[in-house]
Amino acid sequence: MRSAREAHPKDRLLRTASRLFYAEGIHAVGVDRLVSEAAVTRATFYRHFPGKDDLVAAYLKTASEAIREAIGRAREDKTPREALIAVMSVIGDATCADDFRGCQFINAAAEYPDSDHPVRAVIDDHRTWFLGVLRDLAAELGHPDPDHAARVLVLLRDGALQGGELDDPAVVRETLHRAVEDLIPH
Amino acid sequence: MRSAREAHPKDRLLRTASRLFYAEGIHAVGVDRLVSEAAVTRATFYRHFPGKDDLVAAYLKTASEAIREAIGRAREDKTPREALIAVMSVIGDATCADDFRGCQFINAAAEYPDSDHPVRAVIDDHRTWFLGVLRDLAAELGHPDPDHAARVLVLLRDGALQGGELDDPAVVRETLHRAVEDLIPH
DNA sequence: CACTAGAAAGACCGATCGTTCTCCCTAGTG
DNA sequence: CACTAGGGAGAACGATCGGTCTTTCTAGTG
Repeated sequence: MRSAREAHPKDRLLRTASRLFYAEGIHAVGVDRLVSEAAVTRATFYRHFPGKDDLVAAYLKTASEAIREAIGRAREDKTPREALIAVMSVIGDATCADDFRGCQFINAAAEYPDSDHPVRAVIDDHRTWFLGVLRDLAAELGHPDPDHAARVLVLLRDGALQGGELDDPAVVRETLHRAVEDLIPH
Repeated sequence: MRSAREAHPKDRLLRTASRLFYAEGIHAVGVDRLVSEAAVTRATFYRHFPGKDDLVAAYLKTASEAIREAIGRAREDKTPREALIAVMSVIGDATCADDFRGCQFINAAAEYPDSDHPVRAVIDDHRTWFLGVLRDLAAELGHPDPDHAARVLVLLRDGALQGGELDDPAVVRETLHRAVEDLIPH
């Protein structure tokens, strides 16, 4: 029986891809490197994924699911105001993580300029979902214009995730926190 | 004599590189493609640039200079408040351009994960300059915390440039405009 | 005029890209 | 036991990667 630590080849591929794509970029990581670090053969790779782009899409879908869970947990047992601050704090905290390298979706979009590409669809899904979360929270806490508030929060989110990589993450987190508190009614 | 329209090979290379790198991504455009579209030979390429990365750096420096000029013009003959709104409008308007494909520097950073890379230095320079512009304007306009205000404006800038590519540019421009007006004292 | 710098044209380099292939072996199922 | 699905190992595909080379030609300078 296969031990729990060394997962199935498909899982190892996905984990390795997530790590390498995020840390080094997508085009910069070749299939050779992927199969080598995942300890999987090329044949096995193409048995599970039709092509590299499908692995990229799977990587982003996995990232999206993880974020949805984290955001979901942050909302639990909180008033709308607390929940919104907690949700945006998830963003700010993420920028301060050791292995933070920007937003997976923004980084991926930079490497997939064609907006009709399947990878871009995964990105759009994630962004649409997050905007919806923010709009709902803004509405629940009685913001006079929840749609606008949500869109401003998305601007702050994108900016924070970018600034977390290119500027000082701790300063970015603090800036984001203050901006969020100023945005929502007291 | 060389006509004015067909510029020197170095200029043609830089123009072609700017167009292709921005539209399609940096790693996605090879040297073959560059010299072919610039109507320049490989030998000429390497006579003017030590390597592809140097052309990338030149591309970003050129973009930075163009932006500095545009921002400089937007500030002319205006009160601090008008100037700051005009500067941020340059950002919002850019997202609505036909060939808009996000922020050159953010996109490039996604493809250069190593923060010690020379290309990242060009990016850092540009960001530091823009933060300074915003800080100065916020101070001139009497904002109680110009440094914080400038950092929030940078978040909004980064978010707008990203949203302009991934979301609806017209909505992003409007959202940015309202957010800026709400941020600065009336 | 002779000289030279720079560009054109294109062959060439080893390495790597994403992808497909064959062959063999082993673990799980009936 | 026999059978099979799936993984390991690795060769091979054409294409492209960034970069170097030689050769020829032309425009500008003295």
